[in-house]
Amino acid sequence: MYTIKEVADKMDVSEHTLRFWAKSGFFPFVTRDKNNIRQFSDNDLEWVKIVKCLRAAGTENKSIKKYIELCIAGDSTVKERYQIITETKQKVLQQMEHLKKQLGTLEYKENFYQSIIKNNLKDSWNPMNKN
Amino acid sequence: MYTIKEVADKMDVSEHTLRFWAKSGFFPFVTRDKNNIRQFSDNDLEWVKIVKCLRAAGTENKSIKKYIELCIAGDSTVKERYQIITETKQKVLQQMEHLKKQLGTLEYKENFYQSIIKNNLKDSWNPMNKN
DNA sequence: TAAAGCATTAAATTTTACTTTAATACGCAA
DNA sequence: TTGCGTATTAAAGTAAAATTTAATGCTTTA
Repeated sequence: MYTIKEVADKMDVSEHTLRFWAKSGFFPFVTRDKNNIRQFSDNDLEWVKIVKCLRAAGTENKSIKKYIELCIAGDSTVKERYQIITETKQKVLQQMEHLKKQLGTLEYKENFYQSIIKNNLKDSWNPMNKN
Repeated sequence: MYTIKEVADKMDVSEHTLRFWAKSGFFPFVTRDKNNIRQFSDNDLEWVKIVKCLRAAGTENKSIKKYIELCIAGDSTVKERYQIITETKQKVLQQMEHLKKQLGTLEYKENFYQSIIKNNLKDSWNPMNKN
């Protein structure tokens, strides 16, 4: 079992955020000791991981909450959960595509500046240098 | 020359956001007609593009402003600008790496749910099904 | 037994990047 | 000449996701 501090270190999420997430209903299975201190199990760490993953994919907290609720609801919701996961996957793939495009723009700029530096040219693209 | 509305359509950014960006100092070279209406040139569209690109890379508006100011400052800042672009590129590559990892987690989940559905199993990962 | 360290909570505040609102103005068609 | 469409501005408002604050309490250590 792990304290919230240990989880924060292990999973690279701040204690504050973990408490915020807990209050948001993301970790319904975390137990408490006799002093009301949270005790995260290894399984709970997996919940932290999936929350982190959904967050990283841009999923809103309220949608994460909804996913968690489906998990709690039990086996009858597996198909819906499967759908959420595949949709999230598609979203991530689109984000990667988008980043790839930006990478192209950045590489164009990089080459542009590189040739200016190398050949000691003027920045012809900058209107300040027009004329 | 393009009106702000045309730029909004062409570049897929709202008029409001373009005005906000303009007020933020992102388009210092956009001229006005005799009625004070903004006239975006093709070159200005490239500025919109680079702003969009930096935004997409997660660059904060104040850092975008700084980059624009370096552009205005002229050729003496080309090396610094080059550095900003390569650093941004690295950031984008890291983001792509991060997304790739999340994709792995999502695919694991996807397969997990798939096998539950296919084989009519219980969700053994869910503490609600422990025992 | 007192102080230090770590935990708890609710509630207020912050941050960032817009987005909306409200007041104003130009130009053209009816 | 009225009114519609499109433009302008400053300033107020919004939203999401934390983050900070403040008050409280257990446990261990000096």
